[in-house]
Formats: sequence, structure tokens, C-alpha cells
Amino acid sequence: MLSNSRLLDKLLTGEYLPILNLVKNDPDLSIEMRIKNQPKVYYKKSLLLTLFPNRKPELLAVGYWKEGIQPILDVNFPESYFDQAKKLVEKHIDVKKNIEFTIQQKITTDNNSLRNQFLVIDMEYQFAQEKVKNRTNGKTRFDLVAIDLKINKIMLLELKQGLGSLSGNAGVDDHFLRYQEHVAHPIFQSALREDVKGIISSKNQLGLWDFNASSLVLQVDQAEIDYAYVFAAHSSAELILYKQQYGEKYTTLYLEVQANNYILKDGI
DNA sequence: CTCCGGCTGTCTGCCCTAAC
DNA sequence: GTTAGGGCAGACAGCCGGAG
Repeated sequence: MLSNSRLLDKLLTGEYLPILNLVKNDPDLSIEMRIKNQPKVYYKKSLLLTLFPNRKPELLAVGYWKEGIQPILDVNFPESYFDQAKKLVEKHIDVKKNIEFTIQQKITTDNNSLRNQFLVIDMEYQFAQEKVKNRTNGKTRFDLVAIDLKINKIMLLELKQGLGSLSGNAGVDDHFLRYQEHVAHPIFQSALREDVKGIISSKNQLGLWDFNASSLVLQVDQAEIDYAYVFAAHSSAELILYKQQYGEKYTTLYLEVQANNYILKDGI
């Protein structure tokens, strides 16, 4: 259930319905459920729009348009706002970031059904931090949250793309240590399960999937929690290097960018 | 001289808290 | 239940100084 029924009404039948329909029909836009089931619309990981129950919607951050004009949203005819906002994002984001986020979004859209092993339910997930305060050294976030439908697991996924992001402060080893630190606490696990249930039911209610996810919610209580990397290789040389360095050490799902196939599978 | 790497400030996006 | 303001992490750009 969306805890916020007024916002739900606005999205499903009220003034925000044109926005919901537009986002549903545009594969480049995604809507994610943040804390307290707050819906936010993204384009390549740039936040285009945040919706509130009563307050005016929050638009694209000033950094994207400060040398031009702020795009204006007409909730009844949102097309032109999203067109302008997308163009501003394209102009703003740099190439490297663009590649990573494009891959992330493709993974999300290619794994949004029950037809394959994984169902991606969220991007850039941060858990509710009050519940694990003082229990961990550093906060962290996870690139993707997915359900492994084959064995009913909640998978926290970290996307690695290109060789530059493998070592150092936010590298492969470092991310795994942070995961271990968090998952060791039962409070983290129960909080994650609750968040996952909330995200699934909200998305289900908004009709963002072409299947009914009610039964998935029930499975989540029994689901194990696990962690894996997604390595998106741009060449076979990169793939070989990654496998040599980390392939044995960490569970990894492999994707080949050139193949343009972003359906996640284990055991490759 | 150029090329790094570290340091710092800025910005975005997330959650938290206090207040209504 | 809802909002406004603040803190934190991550990404990035610009600056500086040391190594080659």
C-alpha cells in the first residue's frame, strides 16, 4: 500500500495521471519509489521530477539549467517539460557518467518482468538509515536492487563498467566490505525486506509492471539477502582482466555491452 | 616543462529531524 | 500526515606541488 493515499489518488485518477501515463510509455523515463513511497521520475539517473501530496512538484535541479531557462511543468500537458528536461540533462552530464547510467537504466528496463531470472525493482537504493545508525562506519548505496525469481533472493547489485572503477575507494573490494558490514546486522535485513515490500507494492499499484506482483510481496519475508556485481564489459580484454582479478572472489553477473543484451543471468 | 595525485569547494540526490 | 531545512555520500572541477 502506498502510505500516502492522497498522492496515490492524484497519480491514478487525479491531476498527476498525465504524468504517470507519460512516464509509463517512455522507456527512457523511470519512476522510483523513495522513502515513504515518494515517487520520483528519472532520466539517466538525473532527477527530473519529485511529486508531493500537497506541495508543488519539485523540478530539475538548478545546476542543469542555470545558464539557460528553467523548464516549466504543466501537469495537464507534461510532454514539453520532459522534452526540455531531457535535453538539458543530455547537455549537462559528462560522457563517463552517461555510459554508466545508460547501462544501469537498460538493465532496469530489460529486467522488469517475470520472464527472466531477475526482476530489478530499484536503482540507487539507500536503506532507511535510522534503523542502522551507529552500527556501520559508512553509509553506502547500492546501484540496483533485484529479486532473483529462480531462488527467491533479494539481490543487492553493484554495477561496474570499465576498468577505471574497479580499484580504489569505491572499488570492488571496498564495496564488498561495506556490504558485509551492513548485512551482518539483523536490523538491516529486516529494514531491507520492509523497503523491498513497499517498493514492490507501490510499483504494482501504479501499474508499472505488466504482471501482478502481489504474490511477490509475500515471498519477500522468506527471501535470502545476497550481493553480487554486475560487470558490463566493453571488450573481451576487459572481461578477461576482470575475471582474472575478481571473478573467483565475488559473485558476478556478466554483460557484454556490444551484444546490447542486458538481461541478467547467473552462471555465465 | 608535463603529468599525476591529493586537497578543497560545489553540486546533486538521498534520508533525517523538528515543527506544523 | 506533511513540509522545510540540514547532514552526508558521491561525483566532479580547479588548484597546487612533487616527480620525472
